[in-house]
Amino acid sequence: MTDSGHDQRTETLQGPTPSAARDVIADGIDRDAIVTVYGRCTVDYDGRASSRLEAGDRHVMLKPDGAALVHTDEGQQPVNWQPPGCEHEVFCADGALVLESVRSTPDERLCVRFRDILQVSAFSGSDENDLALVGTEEDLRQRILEDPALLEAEFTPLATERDTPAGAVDIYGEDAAGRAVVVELKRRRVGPDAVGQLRRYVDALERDLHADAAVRGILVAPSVTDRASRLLTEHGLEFVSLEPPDE
Amino acid sequence: MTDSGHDQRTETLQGPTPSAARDVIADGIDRDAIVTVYGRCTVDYDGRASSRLEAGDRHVMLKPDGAALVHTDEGQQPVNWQPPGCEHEVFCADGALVLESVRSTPDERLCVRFRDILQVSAFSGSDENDLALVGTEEDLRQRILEDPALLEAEFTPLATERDTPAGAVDIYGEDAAGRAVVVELKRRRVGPDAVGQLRRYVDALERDLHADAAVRGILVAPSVTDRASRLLTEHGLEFVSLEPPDE
DNA sequence: AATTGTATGTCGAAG
DNA sequence: CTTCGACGTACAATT
Repeated sequence: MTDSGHDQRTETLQGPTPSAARDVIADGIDRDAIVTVYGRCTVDYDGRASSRLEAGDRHVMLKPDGAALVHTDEGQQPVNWQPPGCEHEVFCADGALVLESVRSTPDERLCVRFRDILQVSAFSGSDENDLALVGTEEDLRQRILEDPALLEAEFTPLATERDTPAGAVDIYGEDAAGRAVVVELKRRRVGPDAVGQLRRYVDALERDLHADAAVRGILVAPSVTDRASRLLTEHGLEFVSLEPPDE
Repeated sequence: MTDSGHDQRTETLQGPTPSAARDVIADGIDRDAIVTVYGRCTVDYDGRASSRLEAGDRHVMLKPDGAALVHTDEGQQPVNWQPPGCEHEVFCADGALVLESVRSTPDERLCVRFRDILQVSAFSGSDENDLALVGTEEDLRQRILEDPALLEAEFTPLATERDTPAGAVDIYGEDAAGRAVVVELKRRRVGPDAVGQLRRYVDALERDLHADAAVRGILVAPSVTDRASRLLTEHGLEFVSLEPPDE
């Protein structure tokens, strides 16, 4: 029933007894392996909300950082989960295998009870490399700082992350006429929330500078929704269409 | 090397050749199984953004609905993924196993190339049961409709989901003095975005009713952040602390 | 630990 | 199909 990978980096049981499964899982957790269990189970969650999932075949993954994931055959999201930082426990109760992942602040508990275990695996690997991602809001900011004319002719950036009572402004600068400009960046199409954010920055800055001249607010994004567009007009704010660089 | 589960619901290979892995994976995709591959791989993504992940040991899951997930040993979120609706492909190139998941609108491609395959599995199961979740915003609304006094004495609900130009209001009603009241519900602690939403509803309704009397806006949530609290005061809005029912 | 803002957010419902 | 708001959002940065 036991089958070890060619270099001991995997340990797998097919159709094991609950106690055999428990031993491999406990050892896997101990060795900081990724543990997976596939089989027929019920799932209970209690914490910020509560849920119950009746019996069905699911794939459960326990990570060494304390995360737990319960996946069905549908959806990108797990049907139940637990964030990193949990304590995983495994035991047998009434002859059934039980997995529990618990955390505090807030108190949350995830409990998976198997009535049928089809397969158990423990994967011990290593992964030193981080994800390199491009096309983010930071990339968009770089693009504008390198070529401020993209925003408008004679725009001059003066600061990034400039602090205001309403939070930090993405880009702060002045236009050809020397008026203060607040720029809010979004890497994708935006809704009303971004307009509200920009509005608060502009208000805060006008109070901060206690100047008579109005502060201009410019929202930079690939596009805006209709409702957001109307809000922009209502609040006297502007919009410039720009996308993050391709690479 | 091959090991079938006791009732053919699982098929697993340990340390297979790329072509043997390809055959099991292709068959699993064909049979609408959940397919998992664990091994040393590089991952490339290109679509809304772009990313590259250099070689490391990861767990890849392909779901029959078209979702793809690449998990490292850390985090609740996959390091790379593809949403449901993709087409999975598997093939060998230069003697290496390659998985590709592609979709359109938007065009996105995820490509995983294995230089070492430690284990391949295909899980054919069934899951008829849906998740039963309690403690949601809907539960909070029910609670208030059943006992409006929780909000304030002599509050009378008149409608739920009442339409305004700014969107649908959670609960619309009137107070002891007959003034219109807009109630915005949040199941957990809220920030400035919720205040902006409520403010837009109140504005829209005041215009809609073209009445002289101001419309009251009440935010109902377990608690608010500092900044949101200040915004509420600024905008003449109110706050009532209420939590969703426990069960 | 609490707060804030971003996300390849994901998801579901409605137009 | 797009648009919109909710989510046990997760996550990182910052206080």
